[in-house]
Amino acid sequence: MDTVGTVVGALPRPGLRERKKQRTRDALVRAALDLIATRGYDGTTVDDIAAAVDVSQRTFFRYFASKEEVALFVPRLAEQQIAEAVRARPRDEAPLEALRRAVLDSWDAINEAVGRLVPVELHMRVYRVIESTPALLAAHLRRSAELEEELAGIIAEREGLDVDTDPRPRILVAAFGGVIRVAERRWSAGDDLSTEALRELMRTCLDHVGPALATNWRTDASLNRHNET
Amino acid sequence: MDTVGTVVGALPRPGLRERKKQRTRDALVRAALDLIATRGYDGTTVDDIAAAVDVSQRTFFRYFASKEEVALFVPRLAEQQIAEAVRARPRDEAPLEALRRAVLDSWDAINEAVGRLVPVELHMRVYRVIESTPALLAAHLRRSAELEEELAGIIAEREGLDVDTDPRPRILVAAFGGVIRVAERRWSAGDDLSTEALRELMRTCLDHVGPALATNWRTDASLNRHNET
DNA sequence: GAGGCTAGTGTCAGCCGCTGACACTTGACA
DNA sequence: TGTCAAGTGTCAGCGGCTGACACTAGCCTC
Repeated sequence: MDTVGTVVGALPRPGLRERKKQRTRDALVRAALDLIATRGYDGTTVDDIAAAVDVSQRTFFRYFASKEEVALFVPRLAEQQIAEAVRARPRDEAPLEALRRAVLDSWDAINEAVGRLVPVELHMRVYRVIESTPALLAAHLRRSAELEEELAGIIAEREGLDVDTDPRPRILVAAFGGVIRVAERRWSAGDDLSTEALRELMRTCLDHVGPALATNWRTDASLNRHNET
Repeated sequence: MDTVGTVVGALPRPGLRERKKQRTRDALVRAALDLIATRGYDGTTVDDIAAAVDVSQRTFFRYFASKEEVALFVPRLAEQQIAEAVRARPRDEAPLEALRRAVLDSWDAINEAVGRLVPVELHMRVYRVIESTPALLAAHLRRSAELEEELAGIIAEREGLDVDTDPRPRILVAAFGGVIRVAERRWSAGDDLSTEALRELMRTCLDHVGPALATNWRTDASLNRHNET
């Protein structure tokens, strides 16, 4: 049971073997995103990816449960960062404000974390593929749903609520998640693929959350300035 | 170009051949849902479904593009009904109210349409499988996203807005869709699997949309009555 | 009612994603 | 240095899905 003792911790030194594994994993991600960005998702086989890193297909599947998982590796990174950022928000903030600031404030950290793995520009191109490939989009939405579940838990805990009896945390997070996806879609469909453009889109969309739910838009002049093409 | 003349219309008489096709399609759906409900999604192969209806696997794929498509056939029916119901709402209704009433009011129509195809109770059991099967849930979420896209278009048109420049229709629909999904999840996780229970859950959740986005829950006593276990 | 036309079907072969089993190599650690 | 386990490659195989081609059966005309 306890073969511990020599194992001091995970952080100090990754171990020679461990580093090799990490390199293989990174190489697989990079190769996969590269291929997917140029040949599309369906045009890229797992064999292609494995061959590009010179490992067997079997090995690929020991690192990633599915082809989708590599393709969505970067978004997954971002999700983790966001969840962490929400957890770190001061507890006296209103829930929606906490979510909003978590996303906008952790932007640089996300970009940096992503950039350590792959060129951000590459990720941008992959993102378009994700949005335009049904199977990938589906997987992405499911992962987003899981993130929402986690966020709902965090929010509920902050507010001292039971996430299973009070629907509000989940509802709030669902609305929030929906808005994020709208921003993602608009961004991936537009011309400016910079991360800054996406950040601004998210900011704008989040600013519309309240007003968009207002009872009557037609008599609400306060928002129409966003409408001048 | 015009071999018409004898073909009066599509409605009058479906044609002998056409009816056979319809029967095969229905039989495939029923067999699929039956198998999926009892053996689970992954435990059901396309060969099983095809064999149950005594057609070849190849024929199955001529009716449905994928195994997911049969499994999600009923939800797809419901989505179509909802989109139609939203289109039929009076244009002087506020957007959120139109969505809300479309869902709640078309409930019986949906149930009837579903019931014509499969026992509603069977659909209920399949729904649980959908929620608990990652691949199916992913596909379901993607379809929901497509419905949201359609609804956003309808809302934008009602309000005389351009769906590509004004983010509000999409945001509203995204929030709405998120709430619907919360209701679905709560329902499929609970004990009462009746359609009436789901309808009530949706009503309750929709009633929470506004308040859930309020700035501060902790000082908002008006909602806490939902909290007594 | 015989014939031709075409929509619909079955069969077959094959790709791709993914998995279990087993043998081999190579880093870790005594 | 030798032992052990972690990591990898190979192989065989299943299930989803598709293209090609031949066959059957409903439809329409004459």
